[in-house]
Amino acid sequence: MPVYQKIAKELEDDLRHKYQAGDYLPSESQLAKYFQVNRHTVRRAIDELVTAGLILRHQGKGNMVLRQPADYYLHAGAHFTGNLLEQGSLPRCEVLQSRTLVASERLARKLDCEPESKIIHLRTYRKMDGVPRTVIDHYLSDYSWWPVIKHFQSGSLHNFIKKELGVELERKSTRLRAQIPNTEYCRLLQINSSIPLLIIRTTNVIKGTEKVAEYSSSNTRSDVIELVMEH
Amino acid sequence: MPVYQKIAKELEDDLRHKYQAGDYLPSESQLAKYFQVNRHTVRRAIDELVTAGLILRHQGKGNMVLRQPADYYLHAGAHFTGNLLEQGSLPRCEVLQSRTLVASERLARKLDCEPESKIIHLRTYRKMDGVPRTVIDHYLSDYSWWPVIKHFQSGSLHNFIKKELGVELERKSTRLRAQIPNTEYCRLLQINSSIPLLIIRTTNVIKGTEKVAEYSSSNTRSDVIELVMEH
DNA sequence: ACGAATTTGTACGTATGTATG
DNA sequence: CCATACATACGTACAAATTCG
Repeated sequence: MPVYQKIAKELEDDLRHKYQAGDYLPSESQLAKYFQVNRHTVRRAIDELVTAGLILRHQGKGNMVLRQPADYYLHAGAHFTGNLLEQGSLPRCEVLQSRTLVASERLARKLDCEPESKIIHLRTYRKMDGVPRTVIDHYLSDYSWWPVIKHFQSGSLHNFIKKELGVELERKSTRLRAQIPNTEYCRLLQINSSIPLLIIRTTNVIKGTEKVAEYSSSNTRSDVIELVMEH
Repeated sequence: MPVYQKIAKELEDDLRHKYQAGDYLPSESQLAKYFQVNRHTVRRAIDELVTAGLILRHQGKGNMVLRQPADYYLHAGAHFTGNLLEQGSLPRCEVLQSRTLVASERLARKLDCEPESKIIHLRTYRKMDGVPRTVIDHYLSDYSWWPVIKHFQSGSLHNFIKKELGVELERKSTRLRAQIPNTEYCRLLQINSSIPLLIIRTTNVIKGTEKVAEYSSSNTRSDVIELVMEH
């Protein structure tokens, strides 16, 4: 067995006993010194763990422990279970970035507004076990909401809008697909492209009207989720 | 953009125009010379394509082209769109096999019956453009239906059951996930393992009761489908 | 059957870029 | 601005698998 695989095994073992989710590994240089190998070899070993979803790389910061491999083996049976109908307004999400932008052709179509018009973009994420598992892009068609929306920090976006703007949103349609993640989502969710994403796209209207207020796209690692609908 | 990503892009472009599935790329050394970079850099670029499911490495032999990314670009526009709620009783499906079997632990749990009891298994498929896109496994808990069910050939299973057995089925729950296909489904759906499956599992009860009559698992190539719910 | 040439796989070393605190 | 840590890239060497004479 190659050296890097041995080190990967040993590290995986350490994850189980020495570290907890959220901890940072010793730096690659330190590990290289400890294992008496080149730093590349340690990196290769850590690559294995990243691919397995156990480690998250942070440039300039360090390699974070995502979860303990004990969880790992539960996988087959122990998926996080989400409700398909709750999806649009995740109760516990945090803002990754918020900004305004000019609507592309495609977004304008989704939001039923003019191309080139200014809209709001929020990117939020949801953690499980302290780690981002879902990244959601929200696009809001009403630019006048920006002074309020820009203060949204965490919690439920829909509740925030209801409370601060007095507007209640209602889901109009849901589209669902699975796809190999692009490089951006690979980075955000720390997976490689062997793990598909489950993508849920919803259109939300202002309650009781046909006016499209929000288009959102939620992207979840498919290895940790199973969506449920009870009829 | 890093050099290795540029090279990956260029190679991906070459896959579309210069190579066919089954071809071998020039050796890494040759590519390194051509791109005027170190062999490591080429390797890193090829790693990207391997991860994307486009290339297969063969030690001592070379790097084989698996498929052309041309398939990819059909995606966006050419999706089959299915309705999530129609799922249980596909109007046009054909029987691949039908048999009886003894319920495993897992199936018994799903069907709410005793392990080791005899149940019915139907495997059906649905074609689009002449190619199987969806394979559905139906498990029926009531073995006494077998003399009737075994004559089901094509059409809608639920309609058949209603007509021939006078029993109406009703969906109780739906679970949805995405997963890399196993070898059996790769064969059935004629894909390789880089295309995820969209899996919908439903539990159906006899209308108006809590009696579970059917558990079904539908497996669709995720590159040709988008599920829709209108609310 | 064997060895040489080719090709990918692993490992070491070094240097520089980029993000974080 | 600086130190630290990860990211990328160059170079070299040898091991392991495959092919072919």
